[in-house]
Amino acid sequence: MSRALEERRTSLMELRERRAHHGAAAEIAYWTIRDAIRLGVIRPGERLVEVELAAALDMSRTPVREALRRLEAERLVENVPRRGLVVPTITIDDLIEIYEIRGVLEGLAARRAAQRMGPAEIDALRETVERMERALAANDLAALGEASTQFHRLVRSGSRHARLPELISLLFDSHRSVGLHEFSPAERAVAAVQEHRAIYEAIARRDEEAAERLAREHSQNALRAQIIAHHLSEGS
Amino acid sequence: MSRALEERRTSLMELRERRAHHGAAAEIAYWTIRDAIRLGVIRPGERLVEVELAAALDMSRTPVREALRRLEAERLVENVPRRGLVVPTITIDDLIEIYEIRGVLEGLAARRAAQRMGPAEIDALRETVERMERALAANDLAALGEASTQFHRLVRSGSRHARLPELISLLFDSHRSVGLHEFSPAERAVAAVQEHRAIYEAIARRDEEAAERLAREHSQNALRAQIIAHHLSEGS
DNA sequence: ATGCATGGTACTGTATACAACAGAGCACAG
DNA sequence: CTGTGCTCTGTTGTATACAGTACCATGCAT
Repeated sequence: MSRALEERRTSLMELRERRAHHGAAAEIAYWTIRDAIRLGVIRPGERLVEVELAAALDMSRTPVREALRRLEAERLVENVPRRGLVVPTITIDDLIEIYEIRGVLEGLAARRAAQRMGPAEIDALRETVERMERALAANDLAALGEASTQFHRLVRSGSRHARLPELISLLFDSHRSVGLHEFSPAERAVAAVQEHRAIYEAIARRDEEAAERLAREHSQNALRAQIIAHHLSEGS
Repeated sequence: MSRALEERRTSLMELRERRAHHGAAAEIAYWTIRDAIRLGVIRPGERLVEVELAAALDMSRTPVREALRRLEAERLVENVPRRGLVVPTITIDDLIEIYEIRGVLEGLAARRAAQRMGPAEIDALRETVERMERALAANDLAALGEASTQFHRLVRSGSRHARLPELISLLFDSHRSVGLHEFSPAERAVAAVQEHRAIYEAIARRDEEAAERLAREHSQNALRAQIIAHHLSEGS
């Protein structure tokens, strides 16, 4: 038992190092625990005990509590009545909900981006699509994922919304398995890249309607890939 | 100075009483401060000082801090670098953003409600619309607002989403002035009631497309009324 | 008068101590 | 053997003490 705790302690300390954090202990606690959940160091269903975390992070309970309250507000951890704080387990229904909401939000972002992006931003978007296409040709899934993330970031930032990007991240980061397997079967990767290009083209020709519709469909398609992957991983 | 503090103290204590809160001090702090912001007891721009609030609520700083972190995560208060926690002031652009996002979310809720609501729920929705119509005829704005809130609550709950209602409230409750003046010029009240009926009818005939479109348009129209009111109140 | 240093003050951030409570194991009675 | 209650322990909730920091005002020098 103490062995497992010791392991977690070193894991958390490593995460803590990885990010070059500015002094505040509460901030360190927040990002470290957050990373630990997203990277699976702390797994769904596991309990989060304040003293343990505090010991692992080498600080008192106070900043840990603060971090936990924040994570709770963001639904990254859940306070189950007589069990304390746990990392929530995700269901297929949760995935469907998340992608559905994400779809309308990304749709809105794409619409606004089509209206508001400047020529330089549209250029950057095109380059990102081309980067995706090259990554696909090279069969480099890591680069593909990164370019895709970049693409969505550009669109969201092009929407000129303050809240929208934040809200989308809130959903997207709400559980470890969201966003995994985005390009998992090879045909999905091909389709996904085509979808990104289509969204880019709609934005480039200032076609709000199409941009919104395509972004929304893209989210639905990503959901389908996700569900298949989820089924497979559950079934194993 | 101490006079003003004393006044705030009694205001907060009154709010605290009003809600019959379950023991937890942090919970009490959260809801009381939240109410205080939404009701304007604490106004936009005002600073929130931990010791003051703790004194006013008759508890230590610890639960107050916890409540503040939660409110911060929900963007009800903002941590301005060298000024501490303040209640954010809302701009017209903020209003536009909020209503825009709210529009797509309510649109999604209405679409799902059209698919998923049971006959009993649709009946309840019809009754609520009729209640709105009676309130409008009687020129009872309070009843109108209440029925409208109920209408939206029914739709969101009928969407069978766990996250959607929560997310919408998050936006809606994000600032005091959001949702104010929903029915302020009389012609807006008339139009709003008609819009609610149209949404109800779309849901009743299971027309997802129309339900989504109408809900979204409804949000846009509410925004316009809101902006006019905002202008007037700023201009005074 | 203006710029700069220096103390004081008003906060926030963190640690620690203590209280309350719920759950697990154990003893004891039936 | 089983059920009931009791202590002991693990964990959270709250209070308080202490440290550090940034702002402000006052005084001094130029």
